[in-house]
Amino acid sequence: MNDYLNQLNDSQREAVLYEDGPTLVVAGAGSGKTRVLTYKIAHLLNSGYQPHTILALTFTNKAAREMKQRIASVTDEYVTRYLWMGTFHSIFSRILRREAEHTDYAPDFTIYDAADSKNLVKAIIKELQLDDKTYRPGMIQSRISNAKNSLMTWNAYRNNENIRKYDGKSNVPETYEIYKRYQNRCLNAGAMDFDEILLQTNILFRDHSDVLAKYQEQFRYVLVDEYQDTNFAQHLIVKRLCEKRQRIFVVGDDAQSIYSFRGANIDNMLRFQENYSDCKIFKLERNYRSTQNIVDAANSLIKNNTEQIRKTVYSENDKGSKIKVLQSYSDYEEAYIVSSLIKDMMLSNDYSYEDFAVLYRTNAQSRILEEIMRKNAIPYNVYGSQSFYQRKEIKDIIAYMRLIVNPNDEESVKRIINYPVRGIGDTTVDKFVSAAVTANVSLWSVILSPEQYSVPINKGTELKILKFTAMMEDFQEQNKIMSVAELAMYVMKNSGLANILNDDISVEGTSRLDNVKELIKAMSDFVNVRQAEGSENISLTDFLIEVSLMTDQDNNKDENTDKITMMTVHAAKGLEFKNVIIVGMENGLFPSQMSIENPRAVEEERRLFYVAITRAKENCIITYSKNRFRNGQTNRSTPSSFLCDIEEKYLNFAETVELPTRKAEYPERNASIAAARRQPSIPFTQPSDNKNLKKIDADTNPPEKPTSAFGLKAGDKVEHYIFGRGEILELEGTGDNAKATVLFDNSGQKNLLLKFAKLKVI
DNA sequence: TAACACTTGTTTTTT
DNA sequence: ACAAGTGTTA
Repeated sequence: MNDYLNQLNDSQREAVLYEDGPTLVVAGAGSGKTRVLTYKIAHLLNSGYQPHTILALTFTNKAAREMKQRIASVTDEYVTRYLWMGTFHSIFSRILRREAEHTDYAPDFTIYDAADSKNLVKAIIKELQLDDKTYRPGMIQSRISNAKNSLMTWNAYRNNENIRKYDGKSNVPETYEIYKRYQNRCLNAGAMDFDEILLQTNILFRDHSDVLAKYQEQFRYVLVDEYQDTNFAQHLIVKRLCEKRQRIFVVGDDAQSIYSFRGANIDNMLRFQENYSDCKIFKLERNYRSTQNIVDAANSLIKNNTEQIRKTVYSENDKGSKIKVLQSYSDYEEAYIVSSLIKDMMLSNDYSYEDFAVLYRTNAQSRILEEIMRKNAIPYNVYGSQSFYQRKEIKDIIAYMRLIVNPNDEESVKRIINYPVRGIGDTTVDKFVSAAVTANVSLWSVILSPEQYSVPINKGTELKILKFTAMMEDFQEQNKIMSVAELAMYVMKNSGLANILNDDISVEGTSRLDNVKELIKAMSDFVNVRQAEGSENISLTDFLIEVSLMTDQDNNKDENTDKITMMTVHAAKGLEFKNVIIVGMENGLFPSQMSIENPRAVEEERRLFYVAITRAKENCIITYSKNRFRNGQTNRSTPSSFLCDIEEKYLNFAETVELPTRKAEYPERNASIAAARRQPSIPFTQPSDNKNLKKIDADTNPPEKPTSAFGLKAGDKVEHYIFGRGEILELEGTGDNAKATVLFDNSGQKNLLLKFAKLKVI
């Protein structure tokens, strides 16, 4: 039983055994992070912690599931059933449902996915008669998301001077109004987006100390996986829960933080010590996965980043061979090289297909690779294109199911009120929507009684509406007596969806039908599994919660067959393969064009490259092409400057490779200048949470980091690595917006963002 | 309202 | 190249 301790190395074991306070485990790539987390939980169980007192937060359902299985194999299976283990979103939506009476939402709230919330943003932009070229829905959506991740409600957003100023400069001064309406619409629809789940949890814990105390009491140990990818809202939830006992155990690798565009904040990890004063830090530095050459090459790459926790990852495996770098003339030839390489390696080394992964920066690159693999009869699985639950036919039926549980769900109403066609067109829907907005009620309320909200409709339309609402009410009745799968079939048949699918005899049509069948099977599986576990949560609501928080990662392709893997580098995080081929290693692609203006973004791209390399156990091969077809054009491309970041001794350039001009065209050099001139991407400062523990929103400006954090004042003589020496004339702004006007001896007067300028006092 | 031609914008995406 | 969205017809 206690044998598991012998399966750990010294630092792993120390981390597992240390129980006296906050613990940060800095786990290098391949250093046994999951193993430590698993055994930590097993150890807690063995030392007397009841399973339901342990809260373990992961980032994917898949990770949670796998960890549960591993714990079950070390302890008892029934014990793991009562562990609180899952993603932030699934755990806290569960808690929010349970504590619904203390929130503004009903227990059956709907979860809007990214597409739903984008549609809503789009609709609001249209209603406000704003130009959607200026107010790009995706951009507005991510601003709202960022605000929520920083725990900023629309009111705080409106009152924040920095943000308003920034929005003004970006020509989108009405963003706060969109946010306000968006928020209101979600509330009326009884729907939360992903970010709202975390925001509402924070509000719940802020305003209801008794509720917070209850969970503080229950969760005696809190563990977080992939801590480098948590955002501010998540950090604060965890911090609140651990406030009393300080039994927190987090694991992460700052070098693998690659989701900042989703709000992940690496500072959570870098500043763990400040947030948890008596914390103990363990470093796992021995890599068990890769050859020495791969680990050393990856180390030499990541050394080029400025912000990181110092650690020395090493391997005691074989030395291994150097990273091969191959050049091609076209993307077509590149794919061809990859396919023949795989064949060669299989012949000479006795590898199977499943030992290979081809990793790329963007999904768009998969197409040509697929084509060539097919031609050369190499079996493959492509991950991460369109996820099952994003498919139209699935979303349609799910929309009906969502409406049954919560008819106020505006996005679902709009999706299916005229699908299948029942003569309720856009004009009618628009009338209903604007009446709902005016009366500040849900769309459904207006649909139920149009005359009450004085919506002018003719008799014909009225009849069609009545038929629709009657149908939905029938579905709601059926939900009381049918299982989830039965109901889905009933809905398919009676809504007319089944007819549409059955009539479509095209290839795509039959595959859509298959998908729906698969969904219905997933529904009965869901019920069966839950019942086998002794769980009573088998209602439609329970299924929808599960579905809305499920992703592509959770849908395993046919993993039993021998195929190579093709996926983006993001999707490959946490996985490992004997042989990894990284393709498209070119400037503008990897690092992405979008990032090269911003040094922080370039660092993230470099971490992404680090992730890619460290997936490899035995061999890593990198390819780039001199020409690449992109966006309808063939363009010349140059090998990525990241190649220069890896020490040459770890690389093996094929003869054809023309070395990139080493260090000459370093993107950051030029980029820093550009960045200094530009505004930072988003001026959301992460509020320092000590002040915010009591009041996260308060409709005021979140506290700023003082300018002095940069340790500069007017009059200081400074040095800049491009502009040389100069004197600070003036400082303005705070936090990430802090700027300095500097008079340089040789370069004249410049206005620099301190965040990027890295001025040295002399 | 459905079918069509034309314009537009194309990173990554755990939940 | 291609998908998604917009505008124009019947």
